[in-house]
Amino acid sequence: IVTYNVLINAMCNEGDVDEALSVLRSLPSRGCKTDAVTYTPVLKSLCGSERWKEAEELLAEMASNKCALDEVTFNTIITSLCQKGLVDRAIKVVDHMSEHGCIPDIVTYSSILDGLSNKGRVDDAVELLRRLQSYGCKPDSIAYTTVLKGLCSAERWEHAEELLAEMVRSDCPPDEVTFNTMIASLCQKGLVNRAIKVVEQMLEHGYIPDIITYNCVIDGLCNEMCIDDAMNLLSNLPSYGCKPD
RNA sequence: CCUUGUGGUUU
Repeated sequence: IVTYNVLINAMCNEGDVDEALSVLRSLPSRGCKTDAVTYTPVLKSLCGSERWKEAEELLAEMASNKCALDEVTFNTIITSLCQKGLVDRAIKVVDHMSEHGCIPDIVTYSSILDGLSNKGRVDDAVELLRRLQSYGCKPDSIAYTTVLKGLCSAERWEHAEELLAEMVRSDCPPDEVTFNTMIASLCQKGLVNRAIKVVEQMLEHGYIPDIITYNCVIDGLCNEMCIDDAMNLLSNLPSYGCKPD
């Protein structure tokens, strides 16, 4: 079954869900008993292409095969729903986890935070972040960064800076993704000078700006009609140890 | 820690 699970996952990652489904269908005749790992990648692919009905049928099939849903399966579905903007539906799924003996974890909540942030419901995201402790989850850098992105999208820079400062104070310090998130948002909103200050902060924290960092700044410079600066930065990338992509 | 599935950054 592990062999077939690897195969099914690979097919899903290549975009061949239907091929994966046909392998899944063939498993009983090969004497293999499917498990949650078999179904999860297929569910992820189906949800990713918004084939919700088939996903639900597959979930029903799992139930009838007495194949228990686990945390990863739930998190996969919840993440897909959030990525498709269906965060309220995702929250309902979270509420059903305990019936299956599953406890929402930091991955579950990070997905919800992302869904809320992307819907512009950043105040709800902040509130959920604050409640994580009482749900038995310790916020980590990913959870913070997700909410930070929501604040940046809403151009609530002061609040975003506060959250960043809070991360530094607490025991989940910002990482390269956190800094890149802030830099990307500032550059997108035409605040390249402010973004460059964050690049300096990034260096102070021991993180080396990477190609994503520079792509954001170059893009921001171009949008501000500073093509010469952008060209300069681009030609200096190799000297910063970065290969343009 | 040791065969497979889940969360945050640019285009």
